[in-house]
This record gives sequence, structure tokens and C-alpha cells, in this order.
Amino acid sequence: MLDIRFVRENPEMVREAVANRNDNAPIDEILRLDSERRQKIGRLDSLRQERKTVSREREKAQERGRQLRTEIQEMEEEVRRLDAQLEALLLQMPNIPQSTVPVGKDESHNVVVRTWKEPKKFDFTPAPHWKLGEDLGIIDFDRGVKISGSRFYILGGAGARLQRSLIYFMLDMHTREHGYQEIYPPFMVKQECMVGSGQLPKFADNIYHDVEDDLWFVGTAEIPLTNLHRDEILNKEDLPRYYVAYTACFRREKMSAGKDTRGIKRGHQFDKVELYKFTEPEKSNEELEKLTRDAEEVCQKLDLPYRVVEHCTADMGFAAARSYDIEVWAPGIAEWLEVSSCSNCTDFQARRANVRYRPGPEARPQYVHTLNGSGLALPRIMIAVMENYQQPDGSITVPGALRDYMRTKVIKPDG
RNA sequence: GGAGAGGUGUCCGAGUGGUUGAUGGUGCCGCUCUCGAAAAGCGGUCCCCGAUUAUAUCGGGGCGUGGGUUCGAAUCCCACCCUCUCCGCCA
Repeated sequence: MLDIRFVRENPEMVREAVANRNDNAPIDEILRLDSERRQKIGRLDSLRQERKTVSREREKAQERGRQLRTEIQEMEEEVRRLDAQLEALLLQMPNIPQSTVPVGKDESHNVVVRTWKEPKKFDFTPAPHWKLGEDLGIIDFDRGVKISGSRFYILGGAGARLQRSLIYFMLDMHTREHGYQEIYPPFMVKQECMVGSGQLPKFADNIYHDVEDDLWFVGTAEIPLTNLHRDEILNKEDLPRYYVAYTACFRREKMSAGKDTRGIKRGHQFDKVELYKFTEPEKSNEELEKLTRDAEEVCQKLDLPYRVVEHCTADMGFAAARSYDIEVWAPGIAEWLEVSSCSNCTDFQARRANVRYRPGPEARPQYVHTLNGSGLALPRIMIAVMENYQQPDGSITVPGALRDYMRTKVIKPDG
């Protein structure tokens, strides 16, 4: 959420930022509600002040007191209404891109900032992962559909083990080498958590929701991690905090119906290892660089060629002020696969979730900055491993970094 | 799920209708004392909203959450949430 004071004082800048995002937030309406709200609060406060004075005289001024009560109640109702309207609109507004973010109309304006190694050349036609997976008997699409419907699949044998190995490998790397604390959070959260991290109210149609208990299934560990310190005031010494969490992720993917239906690239349920940071405002940009490098290192250790792409204004996520994607080359499906998206959300989520810190002993609390990035998304890194390490005979060589976890050097049929 | 108890400031713990941000203790910061430390004494120490020459000042709100009663509520009423104990159930 944006600071209403910032919007009030920089309306033109906000308007431009919103336009660059191809968003159509009603700035004028927001400014109008804000000014009306403040005016009514002024009135309400002076009424309350009078009530305070009058009530001290006990029985003497009961008549005026009764009048005041009615007026105050009416004014409270007005302010409540305006608060709600204003908040509803503010909650729909995206974060403001940082000034260094390339302005663009769509994803074609994203900028490749660096690449690591060249895509591997094959002297045979590399197969897509769904073919490899089915032939090896490690991915079962048909039974996934039988059990749960479209966009569900089953990993079996070495396929399940490969995913588990990747999870262990990534968690171990980030905790041992990059200083993240491992967290196992709930996969279902309260509505206010969804609001806190920015999924609600705007993206309700992409979230699974248990109506009976009003719990929401997380589409990313970013959600519970954002809310880990909700309504807390952290000490300056507590920052930065690095967290890494493995979770399942659930997404309805209604918006992308018919897209990427083949394979395991986009399912309703997938696993992810997520990196998350709480930092001081001045440090968040350098922390984003570090976080991105931490995620990249997974690709490097797996020896998978990748590129890092900076999002342009129009392609950025709702909560992000700046973000990088890590894209790995998948030779079988012949595309750059987004295995991670690393974002600096500045104080956008912190304001929603009310996560603050005290900059100094006597200083006022201030919102922290939050950052998140996949480190990495399992199905897509699985695709990359399978397609990059495939052999002419359809077997898959296990990357060196995973051999201790997999306890094998190659995945063969019935392996 | 059933029965009971309870939710107050960093924490502990008072307060059951009237200047109560809220007794007391504790923690934290500063000062005094001291060669220094401890002890002791004194002072300070919450958050939000609004007004402003804007962290100095003024006003309002906040005692689990949201409503209500009243001239006036931490204190009374209603609903909900959470914690603890016992019972039931269960990986």
C-alpha cells in the first residue's frame, strides 16, 4: 500500500507511475476521499473535545451531552465509511516503480542485464520434459488428472526423488552458505495475511479459499513470511533478517487457462523454495542484488545456463518496486524458463502488514523494506535439469551437485 | 466439539462507571553519587489519526477485535477471536 501522504503530496508522480504500469487506479477519487476524510476528522475531534469538557460537569449539561452523542455517532459513521472507501481504493493501487526501472509497455521492454554461459548445444534433437518424464516413468500425467483434474501430475520414483533432492540442495545452500534462517510456515493463512502481502483484495480469483473456515491457500511462501513479523516493531539490530522457506504453492491459474497446459510448467500445485528479507530502507536495493545472486547460485551449481532480466514498469508484480527474473534455458521446449522472480517491495508490503523497526533508541518506528525471490521454483528447475541433462538414449544424467542427495549418477527407466 | 478460567503498557500485575496513558514493580535511557562498577536517589520512557513554522507544539483515539448502553466505559451489555485447564477425538 502506498502512503496516502505521499500520494497527496506527489499526485503527478503517482499518476505517471500508475500509467507506466498500465494500471488505472483512480487517483482523483482517492485524493477527494482523503480530503473529505481529513475534514470530517477535524470536525469529529472537536466534537469529542467538547464532549469531554461537558461530561466533566456531570448532570449539569446532560442535554448538550445527548446532542453531542448523536452528532459524534453520526460523524463517526461518516469517517468510518470514508476510511473504508479510501482503504479499499488504496489496497488496489500497485507499488511505485523505482526511478531506475526501464519504462515499457509490455514484457518485450524487459532488459537482459547479464547472462551466464551459453545454452548447451545438442547433437540430437532434445526432447521436452514431458516426453522424457513419461518415457522414464517418473512423471505420470494421466493419473494426476484422474485423481485431481487438469494441471495436476504425479512424480514417481526418481522423479519424486529428484524434486526432493533439489529441495534439500537449495535449503542447505541458502542456510549454510548464504545465511538464511529456515522456516516451515503454514500453507493456509488468514485473509489479513493475504491482504498484508498484496494478494488480496485484487487477485482473489487466483487463490484457493476454504469457505468453511475462511482460510486461504498460499500461492507462495512469500505470504506467510511477509506476515511473520506482522504488527511488530523490530529493533535496528534485528535487521536485516534472511528467511528461506520450502512450501507447496497453490494457484487456481484461471487467468492463464489454456496457456502452458503441457508438462509441469504451470500446475495448480507446485513446490518452491523461497528467499525472503526484511531490511532497512537504505539497504534494500543492495540486498536485492545479493538475493538475486543467491538465487542465481543455484543455477550455477547445477551448471544451467541462464540470464537475468530486469522487469520494465509494465511487467512488474503488484507489490514490486523493482525486480529481476532469472530465466534458465530449457532446450526441450526451447524457451527461457522463469525459475525465479526477485523483487524489492520497498515498504509496500510492510505498510500493509504493519512491519516496522526502530531506527534509533529514541526514534519513531518506521516501515521496513521487504524483498522476496524464488530460490527456486521446483517444477521449472526440474524441467531445466531434465532437458539440459538428457542423453540420446532418453536417460538423464544427475548434476554433480545433486548426486549425494540422489545417490545415483543417472536416471534410467525404472531407476 | 463439550465444560470452566482468562485476555490491560517490554514483561509481571492493579483497577468493575467520572481528568486513568491508565497504581505498583520490572525492563530500557539520562542525570546525581563513585576512581570505576554495583546499590541508592531523581527524571524520562507506548502507538495511531488530525492540525501545524511538523519528530519542539496543540487536539482526538487506543486496556484482545467489532458493535452497543450512558452526559461520561478499561470498567456495563452483545457478538466474534485467541490463550490456558479438564473431557472427547485424532497423524
